[in-house]
Amino acid sequence: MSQKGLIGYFEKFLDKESLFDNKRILQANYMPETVFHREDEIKKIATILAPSLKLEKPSNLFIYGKTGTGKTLTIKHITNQIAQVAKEKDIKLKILYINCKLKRVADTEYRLIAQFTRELGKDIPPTGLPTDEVYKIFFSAIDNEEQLVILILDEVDYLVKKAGDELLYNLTRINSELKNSQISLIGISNDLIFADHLDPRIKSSLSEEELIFPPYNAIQLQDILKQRTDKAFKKNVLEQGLIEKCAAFAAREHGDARRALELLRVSAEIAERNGFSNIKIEHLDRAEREIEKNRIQDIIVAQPKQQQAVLFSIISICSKRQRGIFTGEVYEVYKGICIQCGLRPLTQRRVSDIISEYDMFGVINTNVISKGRYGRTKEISLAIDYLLVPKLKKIIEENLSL
DNA sequence: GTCAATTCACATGAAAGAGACCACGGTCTAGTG
DNA sequence: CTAGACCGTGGTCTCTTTCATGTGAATTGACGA
Repeated sequence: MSQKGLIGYFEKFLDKESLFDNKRILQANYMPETVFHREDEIKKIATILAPSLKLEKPSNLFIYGKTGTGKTLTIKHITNQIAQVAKEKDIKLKILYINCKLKRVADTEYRLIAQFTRELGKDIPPTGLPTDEVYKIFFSAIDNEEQLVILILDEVDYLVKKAGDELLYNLTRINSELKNSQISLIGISNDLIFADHLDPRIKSSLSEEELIFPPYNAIQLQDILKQRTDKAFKKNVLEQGLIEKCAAFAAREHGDARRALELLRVSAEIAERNGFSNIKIEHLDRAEREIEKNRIQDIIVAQPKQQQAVLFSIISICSKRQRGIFTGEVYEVYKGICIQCGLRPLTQRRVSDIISEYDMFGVINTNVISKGRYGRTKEISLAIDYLLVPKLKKIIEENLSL
């Protein structure tokens, strides 16, 4: 495209009628006014949290549910309203929300406490201070006046996996040392069996109340999609049956509303890019593939070289043979690759962890199997579309300059 | 043939080290009036 | 005299290694029928 052509393209782009009315509505962080199909949960949480308005400490609450079941949305919805009431009536109630999964923000004990303290208006350096010093500052920030603080820890499972459960223990105990104020904890977790690994003392005090968010079914997803699409898109741009299919797609994968919305947004973008005036079901199919491709590519490109080398060995073996790939084999091939591209090979212990990380990302599937006399190992298989493999291989080859 | 013991090839956990990054306080240095 | 540069100390964080322990079924071998 020549320079002039580029300008023409942009001008044409501006003139072109967009399918979207308000794209933001389809984004994950958009807060709709009403939360669909969570009436029971809302009621229950509201009952639990209501005493906070009288400055009585509400029970600690633990919420479970898979991704895209509306946990965060619901909690934010409720706490926004409580905060509003508290503000109107001048009640000393503070609600602090943190997503523990945010890298370099709240994924360690220090950072989490530092982040909370910052939200209370104190300045904390990103590093350099002893952790107990940060605790002290946090402490005094809370205890300097009579108030109630509700701490919401979204995706705590992630935090505990990384930083251990000591932090939760400290938080649950903090109340006994506060003189003027009190804190209440709300934990949100994607992992249903996460609490089983917790220290029983922590578990009992953290989950005084428990709530499980079930996945949405296809009908409920349709409602949610309709609610959003009405505002997000111009009229009549959705082909008949599109929402139903989209909901069915997402319902098949544990009722993930976030995914359904993303699917819809990407199909719209594809339709728009190709100059269609409405979104067809074929766009939905393409969107599904595109999302998957981008997700995997993003993961891989973001990995350091060592990790890429490990994945490369897995892919290489997989493309030769479909079944029965084991850690030992991967390690041998990986060592060869390291020599080829001048990396220092890591230990097998570490490689084993890297393989598990890829499993978590969903790039590969692993299964610990025992081959009896012939030991115990992970059986590894690729979890990505085979059509994608050659492209990924090429990307990694370039990155590693093989 | 039966059954317990053995064995393999890792998985999984815990601890600790290396190196990067950062804050803080003290000291030095150069610029200013 | 003071602002800024510089340095040492002590802290966190991430990635990694080292050491230790766990695991589950195929295989082995003793045993009895």
